[in-house]
Amino acid sequence: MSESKYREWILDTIDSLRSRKARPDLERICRMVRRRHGSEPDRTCAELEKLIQEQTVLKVNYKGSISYRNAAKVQRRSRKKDDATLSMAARRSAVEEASHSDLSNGDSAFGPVDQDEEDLEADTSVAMDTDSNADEEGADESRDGQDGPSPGRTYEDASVHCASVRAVSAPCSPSGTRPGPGPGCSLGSGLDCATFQKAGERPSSLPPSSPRALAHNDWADCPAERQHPGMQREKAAMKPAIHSATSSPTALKKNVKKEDGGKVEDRSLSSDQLVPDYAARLDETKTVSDRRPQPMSLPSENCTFKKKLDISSFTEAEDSLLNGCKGDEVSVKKENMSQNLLQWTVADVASYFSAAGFPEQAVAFRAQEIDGKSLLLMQRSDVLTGLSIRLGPALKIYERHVKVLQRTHFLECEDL
DNA sequence: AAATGCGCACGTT
DNA sequence: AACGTGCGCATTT
Repeated sequence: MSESKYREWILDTIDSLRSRKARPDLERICRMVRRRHGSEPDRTCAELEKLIQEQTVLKVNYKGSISYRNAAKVQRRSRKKDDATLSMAARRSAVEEASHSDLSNGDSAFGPVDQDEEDLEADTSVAMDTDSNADEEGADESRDGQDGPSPGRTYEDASVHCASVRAVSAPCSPSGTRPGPGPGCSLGSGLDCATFQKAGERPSSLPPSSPRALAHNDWADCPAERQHPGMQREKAAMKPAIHSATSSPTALKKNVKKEDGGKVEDRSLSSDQLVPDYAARLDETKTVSDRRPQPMSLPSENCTFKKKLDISSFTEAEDSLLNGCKGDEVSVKKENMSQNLLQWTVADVASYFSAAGFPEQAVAFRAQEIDGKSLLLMQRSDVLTGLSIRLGPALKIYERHVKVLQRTHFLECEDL
């Protein structure tokens, strides 16, 4: 409960700041929430982190500083040709929110994920970073290495950079969870968050993490870690390095086959400058090891396969089906997926859809308390009319995600 | 002093 | 040209 309350407060605050033309940064958000509702900054910060993980709120680096965006109001640019239509439809459906009027935007500042998954085609390198400077502000420790204001940052390493940069993103954790410094979330700490982006400006791509991981990890513990759930398309982000480390070979494969062909660099996704914390986590070196730890909160076993799930299942299974491939190796991973699907929590489902590019609709899934099991039971009509979401996105969600996940799940069951 | 309002320059589509 | 963003400064509470 409090959770949703905070979601509303924070989202309203971000909207208010935006309408006032003030940067919605951590300090202002915390201050306004405290003033309006009496919540302490630390708590607000923690809740904000949580929302970031769920992608209800997007953390972006805009013009050198961190900003937060109401994901529901962000409209990703119409990415490609045909999407225009779709996007329109999708665009303003504000599910519950409110609504102001401005959502569309494009600033580079955010670009959340794209919605269409399928078209990743082209982009190989998407890097769009908007601002050039990424600076950093306070990032004390975080900034290490290279960054500097050097103008010449290249994108390529972004991935690397990011990693290095921060591990800290979790600025606010109340308890000071992880990183030593743990300033707590005081407003000041907000800086941490920012840190990383400077690295490359480019946002690193989205991580492939699993939805549940995110969800679970109570931000409380480790806050910032990754923020977003497994999203499909963005696999690119993870470069090989990671996978290897990670353990899920499968994931790699996919990437490899699809994009990696050559370089991989990291294309990061589309997002412009999302500032994913998780990025940090990808440290190169430890990447591997690090990444998984996070999910500590999960039930033990899940962790393991959870990961697989994320990447592989989402991506692969889904993609393959979508694309029509038969997916050989896919089958393997599928197993996990089906099982996992049953274990998805409401937060996992919401994270999945947010990551899939439907943040606004993800809210509706959450509102209806759709967890993995419920998702498996959903029928077309449920998705189109039961969630009160716009028809355009609903159709895409059903055809591309719900149906695919269900099919994959049941196919596996049969096999098993 | 803090919260707001908002013109205007910037960077994107 | 149209828009989102947010700085910097004016105004209100």
